[in-house]
Amino acid sequence: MPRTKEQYEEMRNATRDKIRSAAMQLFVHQGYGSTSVQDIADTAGISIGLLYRHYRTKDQLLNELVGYAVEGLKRNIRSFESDQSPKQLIARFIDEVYTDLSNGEELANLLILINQALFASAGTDSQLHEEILQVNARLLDATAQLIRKGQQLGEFRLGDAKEMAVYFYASIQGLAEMKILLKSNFQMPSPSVMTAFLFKVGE
Amino acid sequence: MPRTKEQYEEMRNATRDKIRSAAMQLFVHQGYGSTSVQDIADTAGISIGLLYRHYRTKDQLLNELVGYAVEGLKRNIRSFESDQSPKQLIARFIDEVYTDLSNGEELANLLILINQALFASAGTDSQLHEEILQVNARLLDATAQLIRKGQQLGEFRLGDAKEMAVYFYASIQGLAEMKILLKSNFQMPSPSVMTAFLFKVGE
DNA sequence: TTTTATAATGAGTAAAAACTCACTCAAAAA
DNA sequence: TTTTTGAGTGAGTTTTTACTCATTATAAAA
Repeated sequence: MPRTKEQYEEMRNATRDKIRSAAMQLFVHQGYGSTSVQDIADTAGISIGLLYRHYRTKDQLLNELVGYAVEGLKRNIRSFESDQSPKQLIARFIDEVYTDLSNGEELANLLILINQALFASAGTDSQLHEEILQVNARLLDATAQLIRKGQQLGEFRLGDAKEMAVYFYASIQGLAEMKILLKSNFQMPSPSVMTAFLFKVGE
Repeated sequence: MPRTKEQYEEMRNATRDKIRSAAMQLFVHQGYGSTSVQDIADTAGISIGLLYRHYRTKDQLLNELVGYAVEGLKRNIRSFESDQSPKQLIARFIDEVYTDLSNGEELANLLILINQALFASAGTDSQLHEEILQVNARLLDATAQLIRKGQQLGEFRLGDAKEMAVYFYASIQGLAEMKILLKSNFQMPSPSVMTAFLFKVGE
C-alpha cells in the first residue's frame, strides 16, 4: 500500500512552501511581469508540471500570496481599534516595524508584494485590486482616527490627521522598498526618527 | 523635392515624444514587465514598426526614460550642495515636492519609473542599475550632510543624520506611489507634516 | 517482490510577445 | 503633375512564455 494521507499531505505542503517562497522572492525582487513561471519552478527546485498541479495559473499564485498579506493588514486595523493609548499603540507598531525591517525581509516583501499586485492589476478591475484598495482605505481611516484621539489627549502634534496617516504609511512603504533595493547599504531609521513627526516633545 | 531637414526632424521629435509619454505612462502604471511594445505603440497612436525605428529594443526605451529621471536627481544633489541655509533649502525642496505631487503626475512618474527600473534590472548587473544606486547614495549623503549642518545651526532636530535622510526620501517615494495607486482618493500631506520630523519648534 | 496511490517530471503545444522588412504615404519643389 | 526622400505601416518571423499531459518515480504495506 502507498503512503498515508498525512504523508502525502506533508509532501504537498512542503512543495507548496517552496513554491510560495520562490514566487514571493521573485515577484518582489524583479516584479510580477518580469518573472516567468519557469523562473519560479527553477528557484523552488521543482518542475513546471508540479507547480501547475498546485496553482492553476501564475495569477492565482499571486492572488494567494497577496491574500496572506492582506490578512496581515486586517490584523493591524483591528489592533488599532483597541482602547489603549494611541501613543502606546503607535509606538508598539513602529517598534514592530523597526525590528521587522531591521532583521529580516519578510515584512518588506509583504509590503512590496501588495504594491506590485496593485500595479500589475492596474488596468483590470479585478476583485483583488478592489479589495486591496478598500483594506488600505480602512487602514488609513483607522489610523487617522487613532491620531485624532492622540491629538485630543495632547500626546500628538497637531495637523490634519488623515494627512499624517498617509504620510505614516507612505514612509513605511518607502522604507520597505529602500531596504530591498539598497540591500546592505540600507540603514534603518530608528523608531524615534519615524515617530518624530507624530509625537510631541521629542528632541 | 521632399521636406526640409527641419521638417523631418520636427516629425521625428513629435513621434519620439508620443512614444516617450506613452511608455512612461504604461511602465509607471502597470510595470515594465507587464507592458508590451504593442501596448506602447497603440497608446502612442503609431505602428510597432515606427516605434522600432526610434528605439532598438524595449530595454533601450526604458533606459532613455530613466536617464532623464537620473538627470533630475543629479540636479537635486547640486542644489543641496549650495551654501544657503539648510532649513531654507529643505523647505524649498519640500515645497516643490508638495506642489508637484499635488498638481500633476510628472514627479510621481519619475520616482516610480526609477523604482521600476531598479526592480526590473535587479538580477542583472547593468550599467544603469549601478548608476542609479550610485546617484541615490550620493543624494543620501548630500542630504545627510545638509541635515548635519542644520543640526549644528540648531535649526534641525537631533538624531542620526543618515537615518533622517533615508526616512526623508523613503517618505517621498512612498507618497509618489500612493498618489498613483490611490488616484483621486489620495490626499497629499502638507509641507508642515513632511518636515515635522526634521525641523525643531513647530507646534 | 508486487501492488498501489499519488507526487513529480519535462518534452510538447499554443499563445503571446519582441522584433524585422518590404512596402506605402505624404508633402515640398521642380 | 511628377519626383524625391524619409516617415510611417503592419503582416510576417522568431523567440519567449504560459500551460498540458503522457509518463515515470517513490515508498508504504500486502
